[in-house]
Amino acid sequence: MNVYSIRTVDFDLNNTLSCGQVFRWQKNQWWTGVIKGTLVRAKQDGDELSIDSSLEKIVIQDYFRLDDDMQQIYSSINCDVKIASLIKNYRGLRLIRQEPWECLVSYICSSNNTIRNITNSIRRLCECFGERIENGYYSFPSPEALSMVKLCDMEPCRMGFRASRVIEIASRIAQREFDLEGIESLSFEEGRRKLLKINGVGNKIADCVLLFAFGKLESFPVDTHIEQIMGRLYGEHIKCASKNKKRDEIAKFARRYFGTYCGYAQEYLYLEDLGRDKHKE
DNA sequence: CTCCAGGCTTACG
DNA sequence: CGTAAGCATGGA
Repeated sequence: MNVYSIRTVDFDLNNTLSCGQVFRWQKNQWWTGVIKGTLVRAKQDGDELSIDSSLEKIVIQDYFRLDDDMQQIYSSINCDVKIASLIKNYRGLRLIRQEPWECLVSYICSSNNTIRNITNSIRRLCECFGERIENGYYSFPSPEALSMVKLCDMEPCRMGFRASRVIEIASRIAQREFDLEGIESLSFEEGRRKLLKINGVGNKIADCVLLFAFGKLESFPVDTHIEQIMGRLYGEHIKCASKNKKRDEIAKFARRYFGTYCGYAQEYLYLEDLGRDKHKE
């Protein structure tokens, strides 16, 4: 038991953890998750964030991006009444600074998949190949661990055609053939170019990793949901390009329209659609 | 049964 | 160049 509290401004734990950017947090009395192989429990009362973990406070602050100046970010992306309404409804939603490897694997699994299936696959991946922490929680398996896994032993994770892609990049990273962490220091465009070399990573997944793991806030991942939302809200601004090019056009428009923090705008737009459908448990 | 889900790769014009 | 089928799996 190692509880401490953090005073926060413009932070909402529930919005942050239930908006679909992370797949491993669960809510009971406390939110429970794993950061850097360490169990973390979190809950919020007003502006007070309570943490139960052996991790240092600075690690938690970094993970939840508590140093982001939301006033500045809000005023930067607040371009019209539509986005203003989303900011009002979901105020305090933060991007999370995910660990790159877990983020990459999670989003490789997201390809042509449902959030429910992704969550189940990632949980089973940790149960099968991660290290046990305590009462049913596991660390996320390292590239080294997953590089040793035979494809047929991955079958219980039910990842389908994505399993071989995960093993492939795990091996490349384990053998120092691919430097994932090094992308941190690259620009958005350079990092994107590098991520696109990974088998199973295209524009959308690269943009997710750049935004969620490497904090490139100018990234604007366009998936089927964002495509629909942007069509509804900003269709008149977007050229009717061919099916494949359309998502590029949307991302380009968003960067121009919302500016350098458009990644934050993307998160608020995405939560809008979660509320409309029945994705939530 | 068919269609689709936080797409990507490959094959074919 | 551009477009379209194929991919594992599970739920509606």
